Amino acid sequence: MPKETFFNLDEQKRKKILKAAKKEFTTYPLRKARVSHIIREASIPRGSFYQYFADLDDLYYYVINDVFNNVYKAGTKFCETTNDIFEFSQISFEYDYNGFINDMRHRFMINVYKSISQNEEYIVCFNKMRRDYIMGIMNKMDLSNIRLTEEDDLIKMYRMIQELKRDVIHRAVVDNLTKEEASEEFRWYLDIFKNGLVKEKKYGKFE
Amino acid sequence: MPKETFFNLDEQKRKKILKAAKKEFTTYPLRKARVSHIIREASIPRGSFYQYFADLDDLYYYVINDVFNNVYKAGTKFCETTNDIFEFSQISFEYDYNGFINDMRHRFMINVYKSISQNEEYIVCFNKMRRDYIMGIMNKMDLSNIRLTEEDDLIKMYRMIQELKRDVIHRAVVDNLTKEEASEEFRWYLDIFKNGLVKEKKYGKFE
DNA sequence: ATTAGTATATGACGATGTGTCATAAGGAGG
DNA sequence: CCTCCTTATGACACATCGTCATATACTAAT
Repeated sequence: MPKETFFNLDEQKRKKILKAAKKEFTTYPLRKARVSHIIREASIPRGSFYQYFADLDDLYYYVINDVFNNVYKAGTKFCETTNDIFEFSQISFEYDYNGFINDMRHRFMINVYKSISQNEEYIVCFNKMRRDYIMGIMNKMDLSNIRLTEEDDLIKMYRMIQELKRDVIHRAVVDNLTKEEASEEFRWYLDIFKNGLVKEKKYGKFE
Repeated sequence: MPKETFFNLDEQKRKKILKAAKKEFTTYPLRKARVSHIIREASIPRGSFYQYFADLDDLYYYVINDVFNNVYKAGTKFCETTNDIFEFSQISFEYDYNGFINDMRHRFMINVYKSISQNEEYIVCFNKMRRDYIMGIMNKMDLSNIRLTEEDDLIKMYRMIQELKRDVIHRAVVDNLTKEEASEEFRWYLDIFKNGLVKEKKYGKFE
């Protein structure tokens, strides 16, 4: 969190700094962003920057937080539109997506996500490797009771499971779960994934 | 990719460098990792480093690749144990979890997850969303056809949907999907989530 | 053995960046 | 005008980066 001093600043100065920060994070991913660029752009002395923020990350999170909060806040209003949780999810997905992709924040958001995976060459290599690996496993599985047949769908299914796995492990670490709790948690997710959320199944007798 | 020169090195030297790199990436996330640390640890001159790798990222992705390869290798092994995709998932979850929690890779994998599979800021922000905010939405939804009733379970369900959303948007950015493709992709996931993966439903008549 | 040619090793260098600290400046209240 | 507290400032010591000119090692052909 920025320090008290930052919030005590008059609005004009604060906005000038935030604007310079957004510009920097739009131009460069966090890894390549520099304090020196921001203070030059905002015309503030170096010492002041550290009077306001612990470091670059501090400012970065603050800016990100701001952006995401706005997206969420706006998302809340869709509750009024529908009471179907799936329709709600889809609508808010579209909204979030638009917020991320189609407006001025585009480049900024790309940096946010790409700071995750930046190297094209490796991504391509990664994806192909992963695909081969996944299909290697799928070919050994009994999929007769699974309602997916397309290779693409199976890949997606596997990625979804991986994503769940990752999420549970991450949370296990953060929340200090025991092995049994984590295991149980994963089983819970797997069950939802397997049997679905709704009581009456559209695919109950699916071919 | 590391340069030819790196692969021409005798194995001992190559391993020494990789070991130093892993140590660095275990100690620091990519953003805070330093070339200077690695060359000191591996006792190689600075110039040599750049003879082998384009930059730090280059080495980082190479190391990651290596680690994932080992994960894949282990995963493949479990194919022999079962042909039930869910059982397989549970087994490999336990395996991953153990690897994650109990050994030296712990810290390294946390860093990997932070930089590759996850957007930390987004999670931080999401976690900040108060519990009653989620329940506020849930209370406005018609959940009569959802087989979850416990508040805890509903929260988990919501998080899972958020997680899917994040994943699709992330991938849309990285893979350059159009809005329609991303939207369709999310709809696909939502359908699986709603109706489950298997054809015959255990919960078809669940109360 | 000698030489030419290629691959690798090395560390000094200029440029840039970081976080801190001593000191100056500003402003509210007595 | 003085005091106390907050904010501003930029020089400083030190870290890090990527490059480059030069040295060294190795190979193969004469």
